[in-house]
Amino acid sequence: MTEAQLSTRDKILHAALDVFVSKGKDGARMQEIADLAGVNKAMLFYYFTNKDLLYAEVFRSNIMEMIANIKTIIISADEPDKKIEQIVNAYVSFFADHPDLPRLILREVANDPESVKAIIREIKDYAKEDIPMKFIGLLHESISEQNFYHVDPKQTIISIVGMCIIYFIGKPIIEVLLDIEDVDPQEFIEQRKQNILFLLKNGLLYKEEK
Amino acid sequence: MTEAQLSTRDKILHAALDVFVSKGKDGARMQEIADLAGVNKAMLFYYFTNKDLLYAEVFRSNIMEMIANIKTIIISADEPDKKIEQIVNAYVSFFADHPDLPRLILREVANDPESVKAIIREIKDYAKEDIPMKFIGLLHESISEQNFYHVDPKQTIISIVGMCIIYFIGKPIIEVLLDIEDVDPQEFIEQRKQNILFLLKNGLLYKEEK
DNA sequence: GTCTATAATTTGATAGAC
DNA sequence: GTCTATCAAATTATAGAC
Repeated sequence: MTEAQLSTRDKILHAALDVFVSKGKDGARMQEIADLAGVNKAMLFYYFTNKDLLYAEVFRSNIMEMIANIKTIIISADEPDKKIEQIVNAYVSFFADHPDLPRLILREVANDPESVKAIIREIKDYAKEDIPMKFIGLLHESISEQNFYHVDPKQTIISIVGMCIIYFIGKPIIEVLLDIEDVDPQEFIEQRKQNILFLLKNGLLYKEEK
Repeated sequence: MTEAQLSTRDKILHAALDVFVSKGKDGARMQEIADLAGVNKAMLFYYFTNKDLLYAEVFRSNIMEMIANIKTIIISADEPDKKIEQIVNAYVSFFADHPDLPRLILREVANDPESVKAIIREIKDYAKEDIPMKFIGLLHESISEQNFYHVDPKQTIISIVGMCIIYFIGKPIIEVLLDIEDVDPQEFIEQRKQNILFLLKNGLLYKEEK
């Protein structure tokens, strides 16, 4: 389905994500969203009542999609120590495909941390599996049953997410600071995965077993 | 010097940082900044001409302060492998003391990546030492002269920054997702440092030498 | 469902007195 | 340097025809 064949509602949602991400909720203009979507401005109010509700819908639908994706990754991963590799791979690839999402989310965290907390709580309640806890369980298992060091799985999750996400939210700064503006992003992202996995595997596993 | 004793100009600057961080440039209201600073709104225009210039001044002065701090840390650190520990320690502590800065910066990256690039370029030109390159040199030395694995120092820097910064920019999400709302932040931050250092030292250094 | 025209409001910015 | 009063512009939102 091409963009032109989408329903008016979906055209608006797509355009709104674009504009909200680059301009923020307050900086975004309803007219600009309408123009980008190729629909009349009044349509935005017809479908979403007002700007706040349009924003809420964009935020919610996108964060849900992200959670669903991550859930699939974590649930489908197979052997314990192979899982970390699959998760990092899928996680980085996902952000490479959707570089807008981390920015949208972090913007909203700064804008209104309480509303973000409420949404996350809702998602946790709604989801049958608690993804982070599942992942923590997985790390715990690995730690006690396998040749992993004893580290706090929660801290490790934060470290993993930080390493996977930082390039996508800080790209412009990183490119200038590290002089990599001419490097092929695709290749750089591939190396990112390797570096993260190297640090994790090497850092978490006992060396005698290698 | 208490807040009340500050010059009108500085009162405005402090209040503006607060409001810009939580509301963003577009969401911030000049009136709100004036109220928080305890000065008349007209004073903002008297000292800073308009909103854009006030924002630019807030952004620039704060990013400069941050760079200056990090520079001090990196330059003053001593032995190569002790340096990583000092850097991570100081970096995390700095963000713990100034949790607003990462958000201010990442917001501006999303809003106007080109202007951020320009500012970073300026700072690079202005600074006598190129901090990241100095750090890269340091890692390179360590890699060739010491018992470090051969990894790309640029990737490693990104990993370190990501691990150090993510907790502060994603705090509300992390707290809910990992069920740590009741944990003492101070203690958690201390554990964060330990986890980062464990992963780095364990991940980067050959194990035979331990 | 879609459009045009317009109302209502917010808010950045200035003029001018002190 | 500081304040009050006010303007001008921008922008969300609605009314009402088709």
